[in-house]
Amino acid sequence: MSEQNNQINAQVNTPIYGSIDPVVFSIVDDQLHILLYKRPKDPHKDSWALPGGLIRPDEDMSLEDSVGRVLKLKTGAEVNYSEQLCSLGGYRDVRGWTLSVAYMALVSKQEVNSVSEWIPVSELSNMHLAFDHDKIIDQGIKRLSDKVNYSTLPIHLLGENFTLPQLQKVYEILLGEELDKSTFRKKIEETGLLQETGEMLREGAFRPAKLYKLKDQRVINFGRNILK
Amino acid sequence: MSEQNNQINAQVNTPIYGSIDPVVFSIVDDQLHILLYKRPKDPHKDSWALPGGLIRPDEDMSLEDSVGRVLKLKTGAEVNYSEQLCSLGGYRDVRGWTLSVAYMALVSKQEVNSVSEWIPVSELSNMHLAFDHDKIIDQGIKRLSDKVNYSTLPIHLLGENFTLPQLQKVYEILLGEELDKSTFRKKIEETGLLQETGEMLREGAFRPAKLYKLKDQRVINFGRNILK
DNA sequence: CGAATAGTGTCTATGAGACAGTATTGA
DNA sequence: TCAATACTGTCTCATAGACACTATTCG
Repeated sequence: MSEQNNQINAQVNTPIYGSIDPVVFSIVDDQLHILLYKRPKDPHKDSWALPGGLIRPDEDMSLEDSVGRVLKLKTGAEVNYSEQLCSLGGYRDVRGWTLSVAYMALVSKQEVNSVSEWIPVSELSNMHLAFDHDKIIDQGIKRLSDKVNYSTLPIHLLGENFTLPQLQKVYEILLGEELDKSTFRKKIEETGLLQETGEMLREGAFRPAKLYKLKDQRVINFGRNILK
Repeated sequence: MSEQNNQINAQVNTPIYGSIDPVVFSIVDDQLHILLYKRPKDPHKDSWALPGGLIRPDEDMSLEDSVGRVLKLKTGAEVNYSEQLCSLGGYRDVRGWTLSVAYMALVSKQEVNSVSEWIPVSELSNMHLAFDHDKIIDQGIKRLSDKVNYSTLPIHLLGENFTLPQLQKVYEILLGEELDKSTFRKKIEETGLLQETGEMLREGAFRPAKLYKLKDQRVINFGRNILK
């Protein structure tokens, strides 16, 4: 976006490729998982890759269009929340100079396209990842870990209705540490983000838990971190 | 970065343009300023624009190369700190589908290329900005405002050596509020980031202030926000 | 010494964290 | 009734913030 090179030959000099690489997180079986697929052909045949796709200037009017299209096509997941992670550029691919915009997306439901699979993040170190997707995933995990500590972001890993014990469990999984019930509830309470649905969740021979939903989709930052 | 469209005709289908748009901040005369230049020709002649530039796949091996080249060429400023802000894509320019990567950069010295000018952010509302640069600048101001509240980032708006009163002043300018000296110093102290140089700064007929420098270039997050 | 700013010490009120106690369910 | 989990109340200790006090310089 500058006046540089707006001669007519800029058209042949400067084109590059654009792509979208989403890091999609979900909690499955009390573990953080990420959505990956095994590449069926070269380059990087049989390596695991993020379910991304190329930007299509003919179809996508904006970057948001590209992200929506790729997420729908490649993951089939219903996304509760997404944000840009970072962009990476260079000769990262056989096709030429490629600029990739990475996203972090949070999902509650496990139903996804058959092409993609939920992989526990704890197993990522044993897996061979395509391109520079390991770097992107690291950034995603770092961003999520940071935000868990000071925001209500993890709520978006749950479904529309959820209980406070469920939410606390998600925080504990992501933080890797048990939290005090009373303190945790005060913290969530004072965000003013939750609303009782009036329903209860019965799970066994004990007191049922109140169900809550979000008043709005915003993410609230706490005044202080949960962990030091 | 995906296997989609890796047919031979992807070469003609998908190319786009890439650009870098830096939001460069500095404190001048106790006010936050941003680096802009007045566009000498169309498109957007006489509007103010970020000192950006196109990515050059022939010169730049990576996005970092592009950023370095653009910042050096267009601003001439010595950058203390920079981070990615966001990426924007679409038909934002007459050249075609353009994907722009915006950066926030912090600078201490005021010396810059003659093409660019320091504009107080308080005057931005009266100025006509080119392209979608107003959106990018808003993101930059928001990111800076957020980080001031919970991190040592503002240190990078100062030069190599600085005093605690100078640093507190920068925080006060950015937060728009006076801070308690004692509380502020405790907060900075406990980051363990500062080191006395042994030198003093004499400014008038009063006690001189100790000069400090950074132990390392990291940005530390406080455990809690300065303002609620 | 006075004026002006740099730097430190101290008290208090807030509130986070620990933990005990109460509530509600099914069997 | 017991077991298991949901939820709430209370006490305490750490500390952020307010503010007073001391230190250092120039003229």
